[in-house]
Amino acid sequence: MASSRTGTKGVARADREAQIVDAATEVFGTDGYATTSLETIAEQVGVSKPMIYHYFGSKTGLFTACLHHNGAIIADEIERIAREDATGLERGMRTLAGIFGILEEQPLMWRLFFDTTAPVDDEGIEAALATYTDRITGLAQEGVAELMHLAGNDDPLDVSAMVAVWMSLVDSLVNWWLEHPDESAHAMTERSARLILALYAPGVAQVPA
Amino acid sequence: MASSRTGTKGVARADREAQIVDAATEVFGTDGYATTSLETIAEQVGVSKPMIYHYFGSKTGLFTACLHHNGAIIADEIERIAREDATGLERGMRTLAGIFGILEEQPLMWRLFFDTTAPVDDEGIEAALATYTDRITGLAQEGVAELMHLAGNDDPLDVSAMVAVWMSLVDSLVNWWLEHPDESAHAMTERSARLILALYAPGVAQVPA
DNA sequence: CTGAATTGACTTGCCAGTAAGTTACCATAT
DNA sequence: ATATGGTAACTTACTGGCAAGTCAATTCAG
Repeated sequence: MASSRTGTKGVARADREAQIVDAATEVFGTDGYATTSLETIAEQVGVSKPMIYHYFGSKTGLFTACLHHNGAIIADEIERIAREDATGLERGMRTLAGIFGILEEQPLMWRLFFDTTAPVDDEGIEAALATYTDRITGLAQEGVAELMHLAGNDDPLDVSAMVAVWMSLVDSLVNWWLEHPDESAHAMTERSARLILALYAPGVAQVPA
Repeated sequence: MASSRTGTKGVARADREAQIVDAATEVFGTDGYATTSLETIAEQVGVSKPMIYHYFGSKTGLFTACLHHNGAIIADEIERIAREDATGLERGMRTLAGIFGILEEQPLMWRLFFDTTAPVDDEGIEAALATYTDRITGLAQEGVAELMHLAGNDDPLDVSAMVAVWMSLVDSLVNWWLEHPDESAHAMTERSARLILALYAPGVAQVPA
């Protein structure tokens, strides 16, 4: 038996798929969709490229699977928090804490949803992004609109810009976290609170009229 | 004379280079480094691909040229503002106004410096990014550290995270602008001021201790 | 008539995707 | 218990296309 290379290794499809999605999340999240080669992902799992094609059909198919797997996790958590009765910055802080908690295990998953190199003309990717980012952005929209209303500003364009700022604020904190992997989710939450608080210190705010 | 395709068109090197850098800034800024093909840029200038190689040597060489051209413009402006004597949020607002003014003509240039698909292992790109983003981030660092100091927070990690948030805030507003091209730089500045102001409205800030 | 501007037509290499085959697990029949 | 056949897991070795980078030739300006 000359140590044959081919043939099953006895790993069930569901298990392999999970392994592949996990590895793909990491590699896509690190290198971005465009510059990632499936060979890299296959190698990391310890499997050959055709295995991926067999299970996911295409590169876009694999990426879509990653979006669904991780998007559901994130969106569910944010929705759960939105159902609590917090408003204004308090709601924002709780959402941040929830996101950090989710991402503690695999922060890279966040990047999938902001990967500008992913082909949006693909059906599956388009649908998945529509589902999850719309769900997430929708909740952000709700929270921000409420906050702006408290401030007496109901201008839809202002709200829209503020949503963009909010989303990118979360993004920047997650990316900062990725560069400081020793931080716990809890530490990140407290740090974020300190940053917000700094804006309210005397001498900081002298905004022109 | 069977309408020959080759031969000079009488455009001086300096002029062509400027045209190419302008077009490249637009295409790189829109599609990102990785997914951009030089053929696209050449086509847009109305010139052939070897022309680009002749003048810039390589794809990374062209990208580097774009970084230098646009980076100098942005960094100079931000440095100019930093020399004015404003502090706290006031300084931040002036910087924003300056950036919007610079970007009014070509907002896409901003994206070059945050293109995660650009090959950082390239000498020229690495050097250019080091020069300009360090210059820009350095000034941000200075302003943010000062703001945080006013708030009694001198924790270097907090400052570092706040710099990331600030940079990303600018980024998000520029990207929002790109999706709303009708807005003038002045309108963007005023909008940004309104967004900040909203945070100071009663009822908004109830941050947990 | 020299040199700079310019291009068509190549080569090269990488990577998505495919074809065709190999091995092991597992159910059922004897 | 043990043979046996079907199917699911798995791989090597290819094809095809696109985009980076090159070469040799061509034409116009001064």
